Amino acid sequence: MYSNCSSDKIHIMIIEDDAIYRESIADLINDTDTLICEHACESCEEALVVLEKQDVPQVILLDIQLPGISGIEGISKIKALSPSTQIIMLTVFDDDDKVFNAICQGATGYLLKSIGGEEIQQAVTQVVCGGAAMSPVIAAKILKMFSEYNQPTKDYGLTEREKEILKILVEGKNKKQSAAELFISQHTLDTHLKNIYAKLHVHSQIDLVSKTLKEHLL
Amino acid sequence: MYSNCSSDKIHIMIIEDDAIYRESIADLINDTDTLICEHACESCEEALVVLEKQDVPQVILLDIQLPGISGIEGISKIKALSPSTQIIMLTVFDDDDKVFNAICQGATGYLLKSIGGEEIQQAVTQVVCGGAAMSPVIAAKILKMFSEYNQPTKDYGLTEREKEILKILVEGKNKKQSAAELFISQHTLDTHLKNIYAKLHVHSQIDLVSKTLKEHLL
DNA sequence: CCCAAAATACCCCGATTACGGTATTTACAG
DNA sequence: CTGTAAATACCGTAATCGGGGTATTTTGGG
Repeated sequence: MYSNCSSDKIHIMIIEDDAIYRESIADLINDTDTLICEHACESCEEALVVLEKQDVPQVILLDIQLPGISGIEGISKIKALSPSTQIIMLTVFDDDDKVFNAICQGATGYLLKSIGGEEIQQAVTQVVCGGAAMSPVIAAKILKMFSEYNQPTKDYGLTEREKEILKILVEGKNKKQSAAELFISQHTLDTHLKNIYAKLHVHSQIDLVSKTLKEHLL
Repeated sequence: MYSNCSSDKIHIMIIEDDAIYRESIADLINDTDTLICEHACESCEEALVVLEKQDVPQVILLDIQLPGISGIEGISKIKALSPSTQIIMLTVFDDDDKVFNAICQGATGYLLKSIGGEEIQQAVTQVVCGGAAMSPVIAAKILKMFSEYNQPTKDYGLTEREKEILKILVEGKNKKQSAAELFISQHTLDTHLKNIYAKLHVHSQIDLVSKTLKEHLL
C-alpha cells in the first residue's frame, strides 16, 4: 500500500511556529539514520507553497496550534495538494475536541510534544508502513470515545419482528412501503408499530427514529 | 488515576487456549524485571474462578478466539468482577468487526500476536499508567473508522434558520412544538420545512430525521 | 394439551403531515 | 435604489399517522 518501508531515507516536513522547537525536532530527525528533514516551515501557508512545487514529503509533522491556518484546517489543505502524504499531529494539547477533529480530518498520528528522537523515528516508520502512531494517552482517549459512543444498548424488550420493522422504518420508509417490504398488511404493521411505540415510550415516527439512532438500538 | 507506575511488579494474567503460546508468553513476561504472571488460564471460565477469589491482576492479556466464553464476551464478565483490571486483547485477527467490538466492550489495548517480550512490557506499562496500547496496524484501523464515520458533511445549502429548525425536529418534536419553541407560526415552520424537504430530497419527517442523523448533518 | 407470547389482520376517527399555492417584510449586495 | 435571498405568514386538501378497539393463527414451554 505504501512504498517506503525500505532503504531510502524517509522525507519529513515539519510545520511548527516555535522556531526553537522546530529546529530541535529537525535536528532530532536529521540525527537519525532513516529520516531526513528538508523543510521546516513555520506556518501552513509556507508549507503549502512548498507542496505546490511538487516537493512533497512522505510524512509531515504538524503542530496543531498555529497562527493563520491552524493545524486542523491545514490537514485537508495538505491532503488536497498531496494525498499520499501522511500527517502526524504534534501538540501539547490533549483535549478531546482537538484530538477528535484532527482525526476526523484524516491525521494518521497524534503525538504529544515531549517525545524524543527515537520515538519520532518509530512513529514515522509505523506511519510509512501503513500503521498509525499515537501517544498512549491519546490512544486511551480515542478508545474511551469509542466505548462511550457505543454505550451498552438498553433493552426495551423488542421482539425480533419488531426490530425488523424498526430497521426498515429507520431507513426512512413510510408505513405502506415498510408493510409491502415485509409482505404483511398495513394493519399488521400498525399493530407492531403500536407495540414498539409503547415499548420505547415514543409517540411519533420522528421520536422513534430519533431515539433509535441516538441510542444505537439496531 | 492508576496506582502502579511504580516499583512493585505488575501482576498479569493470561487467558489463551493454546498451551504452547500461553506458556511462551508467560515465560516472556516472567523474564522481564517489571512484570509477573501468576495465572495463565486456558479459558475465560477458568479465569473467572480465579477472579472470584479476589485474586485480581492489574492487567489481563486476553485471547479473542477462545472456546466457550469468547474473548469479547469475556471482557464484560471480567470487568464485572474486577473493574479496575485493564484488558489487552491479544489476537491474530485484525478484522474490523472484532477490533470494533472488543474496543466497544472496553478493552484498553489491542495487540497482534507476534509481539516480543519487550513490546508486551511496554504495552502493559502504558496501560497501567492510564494509556492504551495498540499495534500500529490496529491503530490505523481505528483512525480510519473514525474519519470514515465522520465523513465530510455534504452541503445541502441549508440556511441557518433551516438548520435551527432541523435541529429541533430531530430532537423528536412535532411541528407545533417546534414552532412554539422558535416563536414562529406553524405556517412559517411549514414553509421552512418545505424548503428543507426540497433541499434534502426527502418527503417525510422520518426520512428527514433518518438522513440527518445518518449523514451527521448537524 | 393448554397457556402465553408473538405475529397476523381489521375498523374507526381525530390529529397531523405533505405539499400545492400566494404574499409581505427584512437584509444585503450590486 | 433595486433586485434577490431569506424569513415570515396564511389557505386548502389529500394523504398519512396515532391510538383506541377487537380477533385469529402460530409457536413454543410446561
